[in-house]
Amino acid sequence: MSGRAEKDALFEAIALMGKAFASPRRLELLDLLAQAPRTVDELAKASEQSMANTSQHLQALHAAGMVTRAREGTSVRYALAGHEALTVWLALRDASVARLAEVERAAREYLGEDVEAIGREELIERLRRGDVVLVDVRPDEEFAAGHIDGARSIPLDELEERLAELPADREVVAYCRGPFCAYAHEAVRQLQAAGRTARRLEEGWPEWRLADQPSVPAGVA
Amino acid sequence: MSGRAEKDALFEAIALMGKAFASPRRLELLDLLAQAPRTVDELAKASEQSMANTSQHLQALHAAGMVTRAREGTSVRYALAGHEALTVWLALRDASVARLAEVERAAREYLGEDVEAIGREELIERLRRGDVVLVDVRPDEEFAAGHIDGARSIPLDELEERLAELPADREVVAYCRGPFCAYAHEAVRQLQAAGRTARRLEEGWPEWRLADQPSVPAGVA
DNA sequence: CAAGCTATCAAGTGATCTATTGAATAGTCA
DNA sequence: TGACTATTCAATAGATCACTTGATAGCTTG
Repeated sequence: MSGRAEKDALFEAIALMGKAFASPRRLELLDLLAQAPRTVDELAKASEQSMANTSQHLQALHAAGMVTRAREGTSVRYALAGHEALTVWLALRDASVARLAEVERAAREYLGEDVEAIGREELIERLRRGDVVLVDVRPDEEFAAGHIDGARSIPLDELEERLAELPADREVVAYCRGPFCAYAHEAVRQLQAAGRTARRLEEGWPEWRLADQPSVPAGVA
Repeated sequence: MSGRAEKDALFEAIALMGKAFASPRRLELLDLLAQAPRTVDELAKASEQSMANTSQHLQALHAAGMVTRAREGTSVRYALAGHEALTVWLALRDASVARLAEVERAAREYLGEDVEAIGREELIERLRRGDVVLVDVRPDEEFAAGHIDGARSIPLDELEERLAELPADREVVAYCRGPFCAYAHEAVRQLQAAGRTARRLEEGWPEWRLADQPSVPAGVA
């Protein structure tokens, strides 16, 4: 029969990955990496922490098997390790919203007033009919790293000046990093203030990709 | 625009749930609860740790929204909190097997020599044809708390003496708690030693239930 | 090959986490 | 009511973790 020592070793090994999710800083890094691979420097800036600290957390994530690293000339680019890493992160995030009132509250606090959303099924149907314009309001690099098939890129901070690019007679659907990302909310508010009909996609790029929906580049990592 | 403080609060709140997965003891408790709700006392015995320690970990899990508690006379029964908790735990477990060589190694070490397995699809087809006998080799209470529709219960430690209950002319499929559970492996070895044709189901009860397959009691929590 | 980045390492400190022990509480049963 | 059981609380020591600072190593460019 199998003994205690072996069982302990097994759970110990799994807990090594579990520890990766125990720090808010690391979760933020995971959230950023879910959009696109990035260098240490970019991640440090985006998460507003010191380079050394970022590097250490990334090494912890690497040891936990959650990210891959690749040297690129003078810098090092980190990326989420396979779909498993994304799966776990999204599962944890969704569970925390569902079960922890505090997360829900913090999310509402962060996102501001809710704007009307559209689900995946309906969007697909409307896209098929050519009925809506789909706009990716994330930064350029993230769009470049991957986006929903058929979306056009207008980063949030250019939205106001590029309003004319959007046909006035069609509804606009904006999406961004995911349900906790404020960009799409803000985009919809701006669009509505400009007299357009607009909604946000209730999910973001990582969820879309993980669901194996039509994407650019095609195919899932 | 949304600020750093709000974002920090959000990730902090999610990390509260993440911390639940950072300790091997807690993971073991989650793994046990994935089979059936249990009292503190039962959990302490099953995981071979002190009552006080078990209680504390359970409280940590409770604070993280991973388990529910219910008073039952003199004792307190804990259960996994909804399908979200199970989803996250299974996602983490699977990711750790996929990405951490050490987990895979520890699992092989614990399980002993691998025995031939059968997948979900094939089992369903064979069950439909009435071609196999499906045996649940977990302890009675776990079978009682929920099992695959059509399975019969023969706890592993009764298997040898109850061999006669199994028709000799049909293949036997054994399943237990999941891919890390040694019971089904051991059952298949015993059955083969007794001259039967036997395989193990490559998943366990929690995976089956989460996939919304025919179960008793019907319907998922 | 030297200068200038980017990333990592090493060490130190304060904070947090874990398991243990012994005491306290809630519920049951005679 | 009082004894008993199951669970939780409180206090503690040891271990681990997080973040900072200052030094080091790898790569590219002139």
